[in-house]
Amino acid sequence: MATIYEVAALAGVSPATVSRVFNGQNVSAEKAKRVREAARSLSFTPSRVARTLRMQSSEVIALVIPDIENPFFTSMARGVEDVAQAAGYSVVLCNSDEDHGKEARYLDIAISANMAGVILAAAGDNCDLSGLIERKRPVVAVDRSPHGFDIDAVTVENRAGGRAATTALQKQGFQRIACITGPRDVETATQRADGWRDAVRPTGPVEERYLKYADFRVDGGHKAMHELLEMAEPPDAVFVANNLMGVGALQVLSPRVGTAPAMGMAVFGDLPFAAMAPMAITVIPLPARHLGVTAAKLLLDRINGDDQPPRTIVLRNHAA
Amino acid sequence: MATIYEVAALAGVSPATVSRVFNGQNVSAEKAKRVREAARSLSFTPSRVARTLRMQSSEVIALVIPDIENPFFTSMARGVEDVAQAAGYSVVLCNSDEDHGKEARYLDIAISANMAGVILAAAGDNCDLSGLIERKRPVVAVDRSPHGFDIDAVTVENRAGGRAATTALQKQGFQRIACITGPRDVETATQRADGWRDAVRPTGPVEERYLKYADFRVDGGHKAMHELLEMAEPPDAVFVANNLMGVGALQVLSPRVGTAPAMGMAVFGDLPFAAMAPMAITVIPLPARHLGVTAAKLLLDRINGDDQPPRTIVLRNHAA
DNA sequence: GTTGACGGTGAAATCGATTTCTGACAGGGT
DNA sequence: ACCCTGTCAGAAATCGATTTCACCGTCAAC
Repeated sequence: MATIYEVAALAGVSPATVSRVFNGQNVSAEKAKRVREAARSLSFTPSRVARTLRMQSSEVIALVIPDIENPFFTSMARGVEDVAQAAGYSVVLCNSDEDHGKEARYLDIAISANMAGVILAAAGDNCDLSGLIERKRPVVAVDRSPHGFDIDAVTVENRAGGRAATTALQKQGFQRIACITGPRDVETATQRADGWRDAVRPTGPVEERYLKYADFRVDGGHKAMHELLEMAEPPDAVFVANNLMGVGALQVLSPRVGTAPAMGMAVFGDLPFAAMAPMAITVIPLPARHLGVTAAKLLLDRINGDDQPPRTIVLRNHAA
Repeated sequence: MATIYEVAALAGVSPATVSRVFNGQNVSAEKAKRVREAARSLSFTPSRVARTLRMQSSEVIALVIPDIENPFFTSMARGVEDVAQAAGYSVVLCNSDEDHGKEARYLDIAISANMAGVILAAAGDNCDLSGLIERKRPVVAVDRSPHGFDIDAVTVENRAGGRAATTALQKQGFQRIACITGPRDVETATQRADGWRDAVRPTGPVEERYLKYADFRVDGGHKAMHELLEMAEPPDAVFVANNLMGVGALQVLSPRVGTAPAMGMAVFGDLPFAAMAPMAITVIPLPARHLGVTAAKLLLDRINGDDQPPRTIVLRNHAA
């Protein structure tokens, strides 16, 4: 593993000069040429580790997401990547798997690897960003914004979207609308459920037994849907608060199409590779990619020294 | 950002002692306690960068995949992660986006960041691993194995799977079976097409016009399916060589169900969130997660000094 | 002809850990 | 009393870049 010293020795110059060649500083044409040749012949790759240690920062940003198997987050990741790459930054993806421990470990790595910044879709409301903040590493929250830290955030209109989805079901004539949402300690889950309550309240008492807290995953949606169907008086429609649980619910409902009374269904967030469901579904589209793009721009601004007070950007739930 | 020196000063010991405390070496109980307290009160996080520079390796492994939006690869990633985490390694995901340039950049980062190893699902057959190999960094190829480098690889039975899928269609009575496969420079694409040829040949001349090379993505499958349907004598069934193109083909075929003559369809790899297609589809299941698990184990072995000759492990296409 | 500015260069300090080397000291065996 | 072994701990070297500082020429200005 060739080092800058070996290159310097071969080219007959000092290490400082080699460094200058690679960082575009003034070096005489002739020495620059010798250095480049030496570097090539040794297949020299400058050590990012040494560079990062000296510079106290690297051109890598961490994107921490709770579920790498959810197309919503991967689509967001693509948005982040495109912006970051264009600005010369690399993105490393960290999958926290909805696990606070893993998440904390990745945040630790971001700190101790001197990463330039972090974009975080937190596993829960209570995550500890104090380490990053103390060290003045920029953090942008996306999709979900953690409690207790005043940082940049990019979110969507969760409550309004939940309301809109439920209202759409009402307009279709459904009377007993249930709601399957995510974990209680995740902001997007409670806000979307609040939207459901908003829409249901004017039509009568809010039936909390029609509200199921699940885990934002396929199996959770599956299980919750089953529970709803097994109730004494089952709902006639359901608002599902994210895409994967929507898939889970569909797995339950699809086989019943034609045999059981039709159920209404609305989903918050685009169904993955959809267009194949055997029933009409109301979808509140989610600008996943755009969330990523916006968060990445925000983060890059901070990295470049922008220090205005933290902003929260709320995107509309329009299709991109 | 507290350093080991500040901790040492506060605890009244030398930096060496602080290091020893955190690395489980012999230190008197009393000094160890002082060090821990000092570390806590300064919220000290040891710099991975400095550590990595000195140790010449880190506990991070890179997983480079060509398409983060393909559930096959994310499922594989989960397998890798689970094994790596259990062994104390962190995984960073790098999305090469089927782009050789980005891929090369990520491999460079793996080298210059002193990562412990790389698991690579290459964007194409011709990727340059010489940098990693020269520096003796372990690399494991997964799903696809690059040409010209003798390294560990974990693959599936592509040709046999392609043959099985096509044969299944024949057994269902289809006569003119087309094939939609991936790029010419991707091994899995050509091997699966070879399997198709194997099955078709005994029944008559291999109609190469029924073979479409696409890009392993939804849109590519969509476009290829369209082209097939517009032929003078369209096929009556299609074998699609990966999951996403299968989705694309389905997008074309689904609306025709009931109106046009039934088409047969077989797909190599599990359809994402499937079970919702309006037609029978033969699926050759792909042990995505298991691929990841196996690759990770192989890589960990290498990292731990195993230096037997490179192995290629071929997994069966059984459901996990 | 002196002064100043400026481009080019190398020596050496620096980033923050780990690790070798070395010495101090305690305890056990003869 | 002496030697040997072993534990504990600090000083200093090390990893490989970047960057400051100092110095040397050269050239233009006055």
